[in-house]
Amino acid sequence: MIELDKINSKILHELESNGRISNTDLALRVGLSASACLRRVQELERTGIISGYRAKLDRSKLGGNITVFVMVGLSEHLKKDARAFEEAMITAPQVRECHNITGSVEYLLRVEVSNLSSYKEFHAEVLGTQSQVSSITSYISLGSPKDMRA
Amino acid sequence: MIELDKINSKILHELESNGRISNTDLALRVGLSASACLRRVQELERTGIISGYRAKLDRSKLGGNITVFVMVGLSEHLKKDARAFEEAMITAPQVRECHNITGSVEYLLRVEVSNLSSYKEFHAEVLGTQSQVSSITSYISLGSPKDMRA
DNA sequence: ACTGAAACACCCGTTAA
DNA sequence: TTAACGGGTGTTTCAGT
Repeated sequence: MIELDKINSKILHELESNGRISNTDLALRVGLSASACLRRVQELERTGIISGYRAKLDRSKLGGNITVFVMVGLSEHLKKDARAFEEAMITAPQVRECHNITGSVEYLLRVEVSNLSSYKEFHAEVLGTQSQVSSITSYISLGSPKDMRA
Repeated sequence: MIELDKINSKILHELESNGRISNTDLALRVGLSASACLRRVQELERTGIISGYRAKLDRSKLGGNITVFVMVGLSEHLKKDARAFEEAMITAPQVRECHNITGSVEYLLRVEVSNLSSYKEFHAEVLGTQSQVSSITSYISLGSPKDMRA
């Protein structure tokens, strides 16, 4: 847990809304010289507060319109089994989120596919090939009254 | 809905995992010249398929932000009860996402709070005051091996 | 402040309708 | 022949020291 001053908060706020802003522009906006600003950004990256950058895509323009939440239980609770499962989820493009959770099952996935047969394929080819998976429960999203994803 | 060729898919895939890759490196990875690659990226931005770029922040390092997924079942399945519940979720600032799902329960929530006592308060004051709520199951997030939220 | 590298605008060559 | 697309070049701007 790290303490942030006002300038670092501003830096994070700017980078959150525009991850491709140039260091020069960012420095202007937060009121620092370019070099001082760069040092802060690199420090934030080094400490992992900024854990990466990514493009935000509009998936409704790409045909990925069905969202399914999947609860996954593992039969083995060894670290290597968990790692293997996580690796498979990271690799699978249909998996948008993979959360390790407390409770009766180990993982909650958010899966996005273009239609139900694609989901069936994901179910069989991705989840079905993981030997350590002991339970799968799928919840198809019927809509999202609220969605404030960052 | 827009048709993507193989190269554009590759570009999107790269930018999704590394939104700050240089155009030069991106061009190398997708097998184009820098200028051709830049044209494609700008076209993707112009058409809105790429709707922005953002830094991914690790909120756990910024003051103990806790994410809880909550499955909520309703006792009444009337439209007005569902509406009332959804209204309450929209109003509650702790609720980041509220999804209506198929299956044994009606809703899946993503709740973000600063600590467990805040969650307890949410549980009691927000969920506990909704008379139509018949079941609440909380899953605390222990971490997210993958999180590609848009 | 300085240097190498990247972004960007511009022009040319090729191909296919 | 012209529209679409990839490649190359020069100038401006940036990142990093």
